[in-house]
Amino acid sequence: MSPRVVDKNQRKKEIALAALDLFAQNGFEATSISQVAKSAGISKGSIYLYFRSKEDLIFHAVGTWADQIMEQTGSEVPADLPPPQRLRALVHAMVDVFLADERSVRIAAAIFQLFLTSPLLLSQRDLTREVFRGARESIVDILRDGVSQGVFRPETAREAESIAINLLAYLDGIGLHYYMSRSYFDLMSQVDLYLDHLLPNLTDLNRRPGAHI
Amino acid sequence: MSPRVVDKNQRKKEIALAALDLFAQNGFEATSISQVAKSAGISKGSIYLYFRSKEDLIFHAVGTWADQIMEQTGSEVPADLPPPQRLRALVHAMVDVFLADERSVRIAAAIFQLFLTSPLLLSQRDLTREVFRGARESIVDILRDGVSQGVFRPETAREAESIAINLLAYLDGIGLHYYMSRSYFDLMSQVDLYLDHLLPNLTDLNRRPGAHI
DNA sequence: TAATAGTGACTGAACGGTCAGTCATTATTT
DNA sequence: AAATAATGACTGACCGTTCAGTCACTATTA
Repeated sequence: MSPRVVDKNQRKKEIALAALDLFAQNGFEATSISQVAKSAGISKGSIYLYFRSKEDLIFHAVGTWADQIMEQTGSEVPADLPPPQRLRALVHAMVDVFLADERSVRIAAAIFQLFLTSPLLLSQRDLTREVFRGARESIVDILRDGVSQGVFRPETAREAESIAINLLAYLDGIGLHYYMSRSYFDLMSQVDLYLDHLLPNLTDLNRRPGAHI
Repeated sequence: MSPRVVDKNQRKKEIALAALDLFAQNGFEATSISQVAKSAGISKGSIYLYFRSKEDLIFHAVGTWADQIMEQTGSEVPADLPPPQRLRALVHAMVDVFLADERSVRIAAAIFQLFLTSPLLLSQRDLTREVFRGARESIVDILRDGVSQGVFRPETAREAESIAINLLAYLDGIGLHYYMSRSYFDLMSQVDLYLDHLLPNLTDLNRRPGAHI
């Protein structure tokens, strides 16, 4: 006995994607439910048939965005490259998928601010944490693989987590700066510069460990 | 026939500082003029005796913040250290002054978002650009100094700007990640890790230039 | 000294607008 | 007819901003 039937999940996703565009353009706060409704081609009230609140909508939108990012990045890295090249390929893929898309950087910036201004909201859900964890594990895997293949210095295995954290933080930072100052520098060149400074330290098997300056 | 006189500039600064705290806690949009007035111990209407608009208040608050940061950082680096150590000292000072103060990172995040969502607002004023420019020039100076002293590879002079951009972007990224994931990693250790990867490349005078992997 | 006039700092009520969220109603299906 | 989907006018709260009026203080006058 069911009358008109719509695919609730599909509809939810459609609304979330429409919302995501607006969030990317204007941020979470400056985007109104009315705008989302108009952009999704439905009424304001209908939004509340699919989402309990604006907050709920935000989480859902960020979630679908995170899924997309993860999916795209993972499928772009050839698995048969030597570890150093594979690390560079992974980073390039991340830049292509994530940083080269202005929308993603804007969303990331909005998430950052949401994290900083109302941490409780986001800490309970593990959306963004999942994205970072996934990316971090990919990097750590490559580093460990390189050590066991004898390409990377043994110390690299111990430092793998830290190196991954460092790299991901750098990517976020350079992405933000890139979109803040536009044509001021070449994004991929900067990323390569980072890798050019990192990789020799990992591959130089004879370097004395802990040679701090 | 002169009534009570207050130092307008002083009062402006007081209000701006009160606003800054709220901006850091809640972001620009989520902070209302009423809150600022209450926090500054004056009435809502008085705010508009000192600032033309909320936007004007934001710029003034960010400005005073930027001045503080620049001032503090500059006065913490000994000028007589050798370039590698001086670079590390400068970065440490930046972390101490800027990143170790959660408030600063929150303000920076709010500025980032303002930049990304309404670039026109900020592009006309050069407040934050000034901060970055100042920091960038300090780094470039040290790098060039190191080259002329024969401590850094000659190529470093050519790459100085890029290296500075890279470093500053990294610092912002690691700062954001740090406050997003709190006790997950040690901030200064990560910063040192970055420098440990960077400095050997600058000081290794025998390394073949452009040895990409 | 005491009264008063003059002044700018300050106030808080009020305004036009926008917002997230609600709900009585209508449309569409079985 | 019954059940569900969808609507959009509506609400109350809050926003940035304004402004007529008040108040504390000082210089002048008597």
